[in-house]
Amino acid sequence: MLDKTYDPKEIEARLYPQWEQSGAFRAHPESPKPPYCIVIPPPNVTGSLHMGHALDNTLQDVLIRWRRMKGDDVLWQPGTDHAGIATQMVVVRNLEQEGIGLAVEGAEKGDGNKKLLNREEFLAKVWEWKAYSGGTITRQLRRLGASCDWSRERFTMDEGLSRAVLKVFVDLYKAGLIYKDNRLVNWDPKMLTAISDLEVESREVRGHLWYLKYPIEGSDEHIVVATTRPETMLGDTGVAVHPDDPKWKHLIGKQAILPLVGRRIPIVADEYSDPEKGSGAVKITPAHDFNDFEVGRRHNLEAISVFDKFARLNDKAPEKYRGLDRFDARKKIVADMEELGLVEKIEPHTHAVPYGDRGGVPVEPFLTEQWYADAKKLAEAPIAAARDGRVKFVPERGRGEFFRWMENIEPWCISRQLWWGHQIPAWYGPDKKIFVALSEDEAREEARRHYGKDVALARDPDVLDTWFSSALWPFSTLGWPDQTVELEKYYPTSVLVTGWDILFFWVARMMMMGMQFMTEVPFRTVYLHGLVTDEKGQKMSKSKGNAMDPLELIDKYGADALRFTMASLAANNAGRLRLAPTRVESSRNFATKLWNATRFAEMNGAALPQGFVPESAKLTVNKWVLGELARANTTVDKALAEFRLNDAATALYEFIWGIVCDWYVELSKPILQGDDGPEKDETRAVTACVLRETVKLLHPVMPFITEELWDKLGHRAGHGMLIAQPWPQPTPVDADAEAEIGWLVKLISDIRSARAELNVPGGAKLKLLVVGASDTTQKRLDVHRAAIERLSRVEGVEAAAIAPKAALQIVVGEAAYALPVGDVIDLKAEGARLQKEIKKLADEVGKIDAKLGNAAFVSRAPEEVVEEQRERRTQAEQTRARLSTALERLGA
RNA sequence: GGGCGCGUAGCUCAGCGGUAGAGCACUGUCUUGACAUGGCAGGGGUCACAGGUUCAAUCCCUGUCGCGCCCA
Repeated sequence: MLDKTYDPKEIEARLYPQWEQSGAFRAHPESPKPPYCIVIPPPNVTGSLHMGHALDNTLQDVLIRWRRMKGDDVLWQPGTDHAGIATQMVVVRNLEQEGIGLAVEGAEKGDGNKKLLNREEFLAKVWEWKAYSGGTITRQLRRLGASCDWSRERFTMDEGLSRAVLKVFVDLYKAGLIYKDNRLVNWDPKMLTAISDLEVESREVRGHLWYLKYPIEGSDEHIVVATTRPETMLGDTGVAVHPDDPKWKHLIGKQAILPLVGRRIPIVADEYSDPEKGSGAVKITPAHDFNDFEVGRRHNLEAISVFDKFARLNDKAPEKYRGLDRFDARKKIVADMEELGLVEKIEPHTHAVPYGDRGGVPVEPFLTEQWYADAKKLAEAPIAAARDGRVKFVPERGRGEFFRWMENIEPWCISRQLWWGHQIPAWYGPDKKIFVALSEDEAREEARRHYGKDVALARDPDVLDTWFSSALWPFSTLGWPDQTVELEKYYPTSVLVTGWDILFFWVARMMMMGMQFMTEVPFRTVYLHGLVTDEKGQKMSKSKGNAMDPLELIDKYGADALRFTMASLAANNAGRLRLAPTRVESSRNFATKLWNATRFAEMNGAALPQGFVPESAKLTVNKWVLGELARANTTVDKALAEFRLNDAATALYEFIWGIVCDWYVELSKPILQGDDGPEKDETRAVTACVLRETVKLLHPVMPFITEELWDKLGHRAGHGMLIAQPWPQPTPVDADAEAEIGWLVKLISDIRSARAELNVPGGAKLKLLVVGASDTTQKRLDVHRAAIERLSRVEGVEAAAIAPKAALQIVVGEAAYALPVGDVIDLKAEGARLQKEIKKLADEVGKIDAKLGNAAFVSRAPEEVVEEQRERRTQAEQTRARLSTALERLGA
């Protein structure tokens, strides 16, 4: 006997290892079954599961489990990435607490007593940390129920994937698609590394707009520039004004004298300046601003970098400012300018400041030499593939976003000044000549050929952007550069499931690398979902304190409840998925409901006889519920095929709760609890059959409870675990049964409503008198008499020529039904109730008449629509007439 | 500033040319042998606003307002 409530904890802990040990998660590249493959978006190896992961992986697991049951050879390829900056940052922070620092340039300026680790020592610490915390996220994915093929788990830094990275780098370099360049990068002065455009987030900051006066050479005049960053003025090499700006255009071609520095800087005409903004004149600092860099390039202005890598003023700045931090320098420079009388005014000003999303400090545009991938070239094939539909986007508008990004793509800075990551396979000769090779030996060999002798080579100290290795994920995890059977079978993968926020970061780059090295898209479909936020639509974050922990929710409500909630949420075509904790609670209640329906079945001897065929069912309720099951089956299949997981979840909920629990269980009670015989046998069999198929249909979304019920229902012994069962096929729907049960449900509901509205005590058993029933209805009343009596709390169903006076009356179809109540109820109230019903119907008839009276409607609307309106009018009018008769009887 | 999306019940959201839906919350009622993590019944909506197309608009088009995301 099942317990009264479902206890997920024990069951989840027990079932997951059984699945894993059964081999159900494993892919079978050697099998003739068609492949279905998803590569997991690799989470950070030292991270932990957050709501975004819970959503993303639930969606993947639903698809995976569904396709597995559908008979595909499924590979869900798991793994993690090394998350260069994030991981290095965590380890550095941990080390700092032990008083240990990194032996990087400038570090000695800190605490002199600090122990400093060299690169090798530090990397040993990172691997230690990885060994310590690296299993967390994969353990958490298991808690969620993720059915990945763990035997194939990969890590971006493991041997095979590192080999792929090397080969890709070398090949792209040799193809001219990777090169070194000196240009502005986003520099994180805290992490001391370049980061990509995408790792920069702009934050609204309340700052100031400083209006600075620059004297014009050989005149008393000043030009006023407005800036949010006065400290960069030390690197100014020009002032730009709009060519048509009446205020300033007379100064074009003149020279300004840069205060504090004394440099002569030209005033140039450039449409970049907006006469409406600030003073209309813009100081140009090509080495410290991306726009200024472009302006500077157009006018041949020098780029003078005045910061060092810590964003402190360097020796290009006047002596008194050297060594100052950028924000200290700002204060001092403003003060000095004020003293010189060169500050016209200061306005409060809110503007966007770029922050490094990891380091959390403002990013500095910084002129350095870095490695770049030629993204523009690499984007060509992906754009073509997206254009001709080789890759599809769900929702469709993802494609537009993809184009927008890919068609305006900038060179991709792939080098990072970090230690944790794939070190760039480039070696420098004594004259800085670059040798890019798969190994140091090869580089040495090339150098020897070049120089004609052995020379000392120095390896580039930088590592590659983590996304560089992640971009290879769809084929590197399958064994590339080796030609493996996995690669042959599973590439291109079937679908990639990820959030909108990762479209450019990752999807775009996988497309580039996939097309370049596999000459084929990495996935057929990109399924994009929104970002999980709290119920107010706020992004969840630890600092805001509004983060929901999926593990806590799993502990409290069970993994299935969380998964069901995630699936229900997934349709939102906006960018946000607001999650209220009550949603998870109601999903848990749903699990309990199914559990108890099964408990009911068990208590009533539901069992499948050998060789039972559902098509043999004779009772209407049974035929009906099997039809509803088939409908649910069809809906779920269709919804999953179209990535509308919320529709699948809704269909399952409505079927299980609204059909099975609310009606089938109730309608079958009189049979199951009545006399033994073929009717009871059939109902027991159908109940068991419906539950058996139901747990299959629900399994992809709620794997744990369904697996447990599958066992409790007795199927595991003979067929093995549910996870490996074949997916159900919908059977035909019996339309007659559907009509009949539809009628029955309406009759019972109407009686219940009338009773409740008139406050008839629940315990009062009334007689049901039927007036004007057709033969069909009479037959139906006989068949379902027990159910009607039980569910609408009546005793005795009899035909009558005319309704008695003191009675509740309802109309269903052609017949009227009277429930004599004597003096139990207020007849006035019943009169009011009937009048309300009558008015509602009369209003409807009126509305339809207005339509049908419109000649344009009748002549132009499709025939079936007009016919439908006529039909509805007839129905409403007939019911209205019968209710009027009932009302008259009441007053009689 | 540009692009995309969203404004539907108190809240969170489905729906999308022809009867306005769900979950939660709310009200009333019921501990009857599956389930109170529940049953039964009920209240609650000018589908943001203004125009247009159409026989017919919550749905399509245009504009306005509000909100969000991405890009500059």
